[in-house]
Amino acid sequence: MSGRKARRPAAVRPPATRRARAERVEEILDAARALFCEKGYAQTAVSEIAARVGVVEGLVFKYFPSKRALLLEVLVHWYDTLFDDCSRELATLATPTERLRRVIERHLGAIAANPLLCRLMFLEVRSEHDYHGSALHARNRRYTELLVGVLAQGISDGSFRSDLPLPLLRDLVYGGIEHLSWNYLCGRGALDVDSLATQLVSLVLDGLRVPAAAPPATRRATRRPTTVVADSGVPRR
Amino acid sequence: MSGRKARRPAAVRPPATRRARAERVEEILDAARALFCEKGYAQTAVSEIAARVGVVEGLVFKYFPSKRALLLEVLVHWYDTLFDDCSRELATLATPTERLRRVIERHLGAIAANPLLCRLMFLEVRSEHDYHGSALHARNRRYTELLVGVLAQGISDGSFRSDLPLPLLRDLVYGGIEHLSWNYLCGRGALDVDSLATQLVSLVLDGLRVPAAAPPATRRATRRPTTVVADSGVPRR
DNA sequence: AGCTTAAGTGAGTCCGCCTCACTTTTGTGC
DNA sequence: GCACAAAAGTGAGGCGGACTCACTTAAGCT
Repeated sequence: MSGRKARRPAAVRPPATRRARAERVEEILDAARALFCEKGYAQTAVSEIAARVGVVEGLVFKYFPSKRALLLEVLVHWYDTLFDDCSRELATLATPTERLRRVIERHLGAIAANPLLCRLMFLEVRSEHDYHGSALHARNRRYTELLVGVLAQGISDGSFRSDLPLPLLRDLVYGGIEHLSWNYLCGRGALDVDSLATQLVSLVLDGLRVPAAAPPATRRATRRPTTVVADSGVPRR
Repeated sequence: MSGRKARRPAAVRPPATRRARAERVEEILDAARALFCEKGYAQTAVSEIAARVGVVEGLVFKYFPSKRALLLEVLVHWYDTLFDDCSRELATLATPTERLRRVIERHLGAIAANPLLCRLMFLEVRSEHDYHGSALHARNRRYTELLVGVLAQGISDGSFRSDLPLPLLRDLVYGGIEHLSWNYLCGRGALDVDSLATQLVSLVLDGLRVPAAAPPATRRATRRPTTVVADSGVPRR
């Protein structure tokens, strides 16, 4: 008997060293994050996550109700740090223009720094119905509200035009950035954060900025016959 | 034996009526499209698709190598009609501004008309590695090139500024629209195609337009604060 | 009518998420 | 120290869904 026990046949995994719940949860989250990034969500089996931690598959389900809950939790952690970093930086800047530039730059930077997590967020998470109303959804909203806040400040202090709904602007920026970085997220090509940020800001601002120099008296009255609205599109049909 | 065959016990499905390959493929595609839209891709079992067609599960795999190939094929069909419609309409319009407005409006219209297929496209398809280089990818590129062509025309005839890369503009528009319609795609809220198109065009154009009348030196500086659609009844949120 | 070809079948295999009854360890009160 | 409750950990197995394959059967051709 002592012989059997002593040489511990290689095929049989020794039972995991016992950990406190919080520690195990942390370990599992780390392993899950790593594997999801390496192979993608669908391609990662829960049994692999468990194996990397050194426990048995069933234990993972004692701490997380489902594989998907594990994914959401991984991303919640990430969003928390993202939000903290970004809002801390914003606090150091004054003008809406600077702040706009910084939000865009930081967002691109986050993508560049963590493309695999972004991929998970963009691709796997929002697809399912359980996202809306989840804790992760709340974090995402809190994060994107940083941009909305900047825009609102710019509007209220007169630097930005006020006739476009904030959600439209928010969606254009975040959606545009997402599309822009698509190839990068899929492992093709690079992401030039700086020049992209410059170009984006230029495009958005030239649609937003109210040039201070314009004489107020002529603001509306002398509007060009370039028929801004008519031409650009009041729907004919 | 005639007795056994005649009363055909209800539990046993009679063998499917024989069809030509092309017909069956069509039937399967239709059923798959319907079910994917109803329940989502992951939630639809191939056996359900087969059942709706009235054949056995294995047959589906005789015509499509995998469930996913079936999904891609469904979307290829759809993109083909989308492209045809859109390019036909564009041919009737002359100025870049009109055409830009129309492309955006049509794209929003496509989303409004077929939110469930769009959802599939946005959510399920692009996530996996097999998309890049697929037939569907080619259709998608062909479709989005419609916008790029419009922009290029505008740049070459001097209506649009030329210092921003076309892909950036393309991604901003399509990515922005995608984000904008997110709630709608998830079955929440409505999609006001017309006013959204107007707002988008206004935002994009005010970043694009090179005011014809202004002297080159002061080109952008003297641009008017035109609050373009300020009073056009656009929802203010 | 025979023969070839392709449509169609259904019984399986494999794999991954998740469950559960059970064992082992830890720490706490006595 | 020791009994005992609570929590960590186990592993066998259910279940469902994607995919396979050897086989049967109908249709068209000569």
